[in-house]
Amino acid sequence: MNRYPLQRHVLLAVDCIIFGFDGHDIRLLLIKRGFRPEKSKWSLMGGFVQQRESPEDAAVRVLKQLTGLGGVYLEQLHTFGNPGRDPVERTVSVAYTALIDIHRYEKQISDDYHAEWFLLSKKPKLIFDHDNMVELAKKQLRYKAAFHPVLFELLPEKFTVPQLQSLYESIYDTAFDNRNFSRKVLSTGLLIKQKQKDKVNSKKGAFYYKLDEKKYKADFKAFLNFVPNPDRFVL
Amino acid sequence: MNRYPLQRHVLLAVDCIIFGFDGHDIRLLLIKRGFRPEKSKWSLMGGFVQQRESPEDAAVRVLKQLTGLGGVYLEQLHTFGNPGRDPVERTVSVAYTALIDIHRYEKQISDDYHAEWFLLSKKPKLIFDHDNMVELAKKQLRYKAAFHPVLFELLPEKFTVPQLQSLYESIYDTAFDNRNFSRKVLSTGLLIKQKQKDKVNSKKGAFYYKLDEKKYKADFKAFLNFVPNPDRFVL
DNA sequence: TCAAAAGTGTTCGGACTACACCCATGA
DNA sequence: TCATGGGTGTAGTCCGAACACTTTTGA
Repeated sequence: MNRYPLQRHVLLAVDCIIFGFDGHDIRLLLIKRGFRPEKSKWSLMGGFVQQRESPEDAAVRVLKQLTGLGGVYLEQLHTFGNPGRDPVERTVSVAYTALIDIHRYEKQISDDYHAEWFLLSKKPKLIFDHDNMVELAKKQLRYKAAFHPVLFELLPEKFTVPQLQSLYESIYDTAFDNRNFSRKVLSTGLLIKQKQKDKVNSKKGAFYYKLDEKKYKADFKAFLNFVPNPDRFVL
Repeated sequence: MNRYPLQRHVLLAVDCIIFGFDGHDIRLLLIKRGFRPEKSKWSLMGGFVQQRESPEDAAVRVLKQLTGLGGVYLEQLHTFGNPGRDPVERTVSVAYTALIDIHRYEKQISDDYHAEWFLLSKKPKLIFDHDNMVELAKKQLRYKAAFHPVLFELLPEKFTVPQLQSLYESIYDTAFDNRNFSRKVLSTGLLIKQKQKDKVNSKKGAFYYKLDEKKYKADFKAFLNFVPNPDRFVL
């Protein structure tokens, strides 16, 4: 069959907003763009969608290129297609949010890209409309995390409840009552207590937990309410 | 500046999932496709994104073409870009959800397209991946409507609380307690009571209400809970 | 022994549900 | 006058927020 006549074609790209958690703050993985225009300015990791590839596949590939990681949490965020967004030629970009365990990230793999983890609050200005992408991803993450257990994707296999709480606190930039928080979290039955304690952050030590993977997957869409009064944060 | 070398280009389209409410059921506006391939099969309304147009603009244009309506609620849903989704040539489609007041819709405008409002439960099979689009839009509408007052977009300027309740009931395919429902809705202060009553649906008659537009816009992102136990429906 | 973080117990208030009951009206 | 749907009142329950208090341990 023939092609559709008279229609203009565009370039199709993906960009990944990659979040990590360093134990204290949320961070964003950025690269120094390696080609023109805007060469060596800070940018999201991205790439063009290849001929036999879905945008999703492309995002997975690009993420692996940069981090060496597979099996990462990845979700389509939004498509950005304003005519002037890339000055070179019309390029439509499908943006994806990725949440990775920063500890699994191996720096050497991405040295080619001069990648760096930035504090969200101290990120540099990015090329094109990438700042908007990050802004939207932040909002959407806040929204989603208020109801669904996505943030576990940012933690290592074993973690303590206070660590989880720091993560939430850094996302919502506020402090929660630790007593209520731990009870809420544990009452979901999502966590399996380990024998060891983390003694780094306190004298008493906090028990490590692992995710109950089965329950986690089953409950992934279920509602939690680790965040009190989400109204305050999501607006 | 030159173009990016060596990159394949694709066609960019938009498709609109258009919902309406007939007073009893949710309906979906479909057209008979007017060109090949799949000519005269049922399809979502869509079109190609033009050269100086954003996908959003294209969706607005396409919607106006079909319904004659402007100022309609429109939201980007998801981008579908699997390589084989359109057999003619690679086409990436950005899907939009539209919610329109079915009463403002003027049939004659869209006669060219042989458009029809289908019951969601009785919709025909659609071309390409349009069935997936509809499925996703339905899920997302259920999700969103459980927390945010989007469904008002489907109602006429004046409506009764029982009408609103029917709308929710048809979205969630269940029955709510009318006594609790009306109290919840009214307690938001979003509705302004009118003098007249709707006497069609009952002998006693139910008061008409109008949206308090100011509050509506302010509260649009706020959380409501018209839907008891949303967990049951959103999964 | 004391400071500091982890974690348990208890109370209080608000929100949500369920349901009895009253209202208005046309047939 | 009665059937029908609209709407208010109210009691019971549950859940989350607040916070006093205990536990553990390194310095």
